[in-house]
Amino acid sequence: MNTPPSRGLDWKEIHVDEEEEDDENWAMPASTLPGQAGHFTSPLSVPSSHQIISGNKDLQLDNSRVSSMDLNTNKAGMEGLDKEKINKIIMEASKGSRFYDNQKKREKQTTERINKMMEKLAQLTESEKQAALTQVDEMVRDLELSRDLSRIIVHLDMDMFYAAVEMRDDPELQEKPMAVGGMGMLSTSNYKARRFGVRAAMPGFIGKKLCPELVLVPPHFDKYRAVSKQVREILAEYDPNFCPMSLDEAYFDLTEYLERRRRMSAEERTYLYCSAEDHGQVEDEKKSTSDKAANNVSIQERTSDEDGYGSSGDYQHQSSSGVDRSLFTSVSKKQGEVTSGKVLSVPAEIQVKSPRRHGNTNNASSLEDSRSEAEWDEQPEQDVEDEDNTCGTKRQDGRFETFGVTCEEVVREIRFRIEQKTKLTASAGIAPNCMLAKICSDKNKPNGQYRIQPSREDVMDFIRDLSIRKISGIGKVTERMLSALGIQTCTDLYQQRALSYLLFSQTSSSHFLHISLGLGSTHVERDGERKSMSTERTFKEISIPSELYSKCMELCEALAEDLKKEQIQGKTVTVKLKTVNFEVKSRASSLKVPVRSSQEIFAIARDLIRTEIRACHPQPLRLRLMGVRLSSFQDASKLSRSRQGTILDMFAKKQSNNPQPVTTPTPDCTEPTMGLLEESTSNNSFSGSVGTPGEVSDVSRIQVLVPNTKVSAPDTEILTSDTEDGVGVSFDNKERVEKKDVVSGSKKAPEARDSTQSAVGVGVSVNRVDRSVSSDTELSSEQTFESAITAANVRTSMTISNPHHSQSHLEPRLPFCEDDFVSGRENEHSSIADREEHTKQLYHPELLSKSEIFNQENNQRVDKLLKMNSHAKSDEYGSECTSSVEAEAQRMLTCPICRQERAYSTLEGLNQHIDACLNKSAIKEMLHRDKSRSFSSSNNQLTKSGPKKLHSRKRSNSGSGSSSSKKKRSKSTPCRTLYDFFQKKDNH
DNA sequence: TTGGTCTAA
DNA sequence: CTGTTTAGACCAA
Ligand SMILES: Nc1ccn([C@H]2C[C@H](O)[C@@H](COP(=O)(O)OP(=O)(O)OP(=O)(O)O)O2)c(=O)n1
Ligand SMILES: [Mg+2]
Repeated sequence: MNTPPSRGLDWKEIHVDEEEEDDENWAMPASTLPGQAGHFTSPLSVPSSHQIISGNKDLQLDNSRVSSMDLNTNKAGMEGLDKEKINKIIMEASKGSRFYDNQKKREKQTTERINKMMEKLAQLTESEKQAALTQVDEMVRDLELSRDLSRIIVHLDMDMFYAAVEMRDDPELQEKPMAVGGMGMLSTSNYKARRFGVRAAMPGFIGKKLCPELVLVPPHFDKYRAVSKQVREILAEYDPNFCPMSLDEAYFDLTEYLERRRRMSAEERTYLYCSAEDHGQVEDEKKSTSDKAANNVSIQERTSDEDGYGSSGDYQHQSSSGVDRSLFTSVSKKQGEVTSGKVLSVPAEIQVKSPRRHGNTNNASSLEDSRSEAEWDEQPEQDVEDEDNTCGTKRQDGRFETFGVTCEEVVREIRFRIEQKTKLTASAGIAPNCMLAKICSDKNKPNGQYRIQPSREDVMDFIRDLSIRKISGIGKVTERMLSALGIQTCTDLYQQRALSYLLFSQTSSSHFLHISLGLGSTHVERDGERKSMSTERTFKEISIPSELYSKCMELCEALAEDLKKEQIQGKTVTVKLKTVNFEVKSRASSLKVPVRSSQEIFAIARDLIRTEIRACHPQPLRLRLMGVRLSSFQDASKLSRSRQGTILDMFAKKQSNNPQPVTTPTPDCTEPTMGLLEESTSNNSFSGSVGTPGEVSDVSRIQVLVPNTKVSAPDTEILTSDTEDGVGVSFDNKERVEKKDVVSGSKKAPEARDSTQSAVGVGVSVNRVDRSVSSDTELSSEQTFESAITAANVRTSMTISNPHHSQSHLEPRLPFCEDDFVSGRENEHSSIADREEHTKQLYHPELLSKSEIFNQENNQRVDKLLKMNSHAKSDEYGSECTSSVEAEAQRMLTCPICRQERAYSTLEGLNQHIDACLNKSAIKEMLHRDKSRSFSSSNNQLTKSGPKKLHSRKRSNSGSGSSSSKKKRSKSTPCRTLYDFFQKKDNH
């Protein structure tokens, strides 16, 4: 038995009873100018810039104030807090910190942004505004005509998700204010803690200051994932296309299901509270809580046999108490805590407990029990007038619940099932579109639901005074910007639509317009394929280059590991850096060829970092976070088709640097890169790059390690390449293996793996390097180790392919020479190592400084290569792809199949051609893909819009032609001549 | 494409 | 003192 968590409040809470949560209490008079009538309903006005400015809170802001540090009371469970007091505590804890300073800086930036906007605003003439208004209203008319209220969209959101899971598994926590996370950062908090102002995204130490008794619980992501899966299993029954947005929330569309629902018998709509087995398992689960693994298992088991359908088994008393705990208590909690007045004033509130309102028709089958029905409602105190028309019924015995056929009932059923299955509560919002549903799910947040009836009037009523900040997608900055225009509510947003149109981008203003009309996506759609994958980590300051590289390597390995799981490879590597001052930078580099291995990625990332280090020089680059991201994925179909590879893959493989022991049947020759030549302009001296004293010896080491790469036979290709890579690869592989042990446990929880692991990772790599290079002395400090690694890699890249030269000179060599090229042998190089060499060299001009000399020395050779490159002949250009020649240059390539010579600007081009030659079906498919792509994009424009974004996003990237992007607008939206006109004007 | 910003969970 | 991680969208250059 549990008392409602929020009831007995023995905690010293910080709150003010009747305070409304409104962040800013300054009122902006909604100026309403006469003389302008909207095409449709709302009165509209275009306030003069003067009026707006006068209402601009930003101009009135106390300069010393850093509002971004303030508590966000936007969240459920944070009503009626004493913000003043809380913010003071927060401020005290934050002031003077680097974070705080950065926030200040960023706030200044957005102020600046706002000022610019206001300037722009001041320039607008009345006629411009008037014209804009006309345009916008035309759009409004169209939008209004296309309004679709027919869909029943639900947004479901678990209550205080992580915290709820932890509380479930440790009843001790239930009466305490607690949060999931650590001293550094909180993922979420329970409602008790929220009463103190403790919330997600708040650093733990501040949470502690706000609430000294706050209990911090470390996260258990595996559990959350397991629960999430359980919930999703349920949702899938109602809408197989449901769209999970995160572990704890999802959109789904009940429209179709409701059709079926009408034909379902009452029995089919009846659920047991808790079957005996369920209960037993729950017990097990609780007992095994200490054992995390076991816990997960038990959850899974329950998952499989859940369903409540005709579940046999005896009802046990305890299960009902379980129900009591979560359902009933939360009811009373809500009454008690939610400041009574305001909640009650909302008419729709009643809906929560009165599904009858709309369910009058189809409730025949259910047994009526208004009393018990009321119990289910969020607010039993408000007994509903017509209790007779209940759609759902809880049977007297309390063992079963029969649910009605209305969407409210269905959602209630879903929440019920979720609770029975997981012992966790969820809240839901029902509305005609995603945007509204999302907001609704928060409305009765802890364990409640809310519906906006599908009528324009109801929608507008709901929207009218809604703070724009409640809309998903409008965050702090946007709020401030709009606020500067006197926009706080959706009504304001509508009234200022002309300004919005003139001041914001097409995308934004269209988005805003949708919002202000209560429009949103009317169908749930899963996110498409992922577009990037990344990993990042915060750590205690690192500024020593060698350690930075080491960290980078760790990340690359982690990333490669993840990439492997999804069989992904990509062409753009982005490094993210956050300085100790919280400034975030990102540096990206795109390759011609997709990569996936940690070495390949590291080769790029490392140089991006090096560049940054140099840019800072002589100041050290002091970081608190580093991240590595891979994007520009290769067409997934190519990858997924098969390991062995389609024809496409066969050719792609050369470029794809496939580490798998699948040898490319085709001879591929790594071609010397033209890039090298270009890089020859580099003026950096190598020694400066890593600052390793032991350069020379590094080189020699490598030579030892990689005696005769070039000679290796084709069949040894893969292995050879590893070896070729010298230190880089070998230690890398090694590390991967060893790391697996460490990682595997925590792997699934990227959030969980932290410094511990990294330490291991570093240790291993250092170790390894040490071993392979050890003979060579100077590696004493860790720093030296790292330098050695890097230097070794670098060296490798230059020497490997041409051991002869390496041996004869101390100078590093370019990875190619005439012989490499001409000889059939050369093919072996095509493997990983070589490709890496190419990339390395390409993107590391500094590293080539010495090569440069070499180049000059071998001018002739270079020329020759260049020639070959620019006019590839024979089969070699398979590897041509490998060449890192810049994209602009079109090169003559000969198809190995048809022998046709043609200019290709990209590898894709050649690939496609080869594909065409070899595999008609492949090309057919490709064409089809393209076609459907363009199709869908045009369709998207009008109809589709994901839950997250209102506007078609696919369009922009689909085509290669950049020109297409401009057409986007004209497509579905009326031409924005006016807009463009002003745009232009602005630019001048 | 690249780099920065914003958003959200 | 002390503020996460991941992914996507948009925008400007
Ligand atoms: N900045 C954040 C916000 C959320 N989360 C995690 C923890 C939450 O439990 C989960 C779900 O996020 P919600 O925004 O839905 O918050 P809760 O579910 O915790 O609370 P609520 O009851 O308000 O939904 O995502 C996180 O890690 N970091
Ligand atoms: Mg939630």
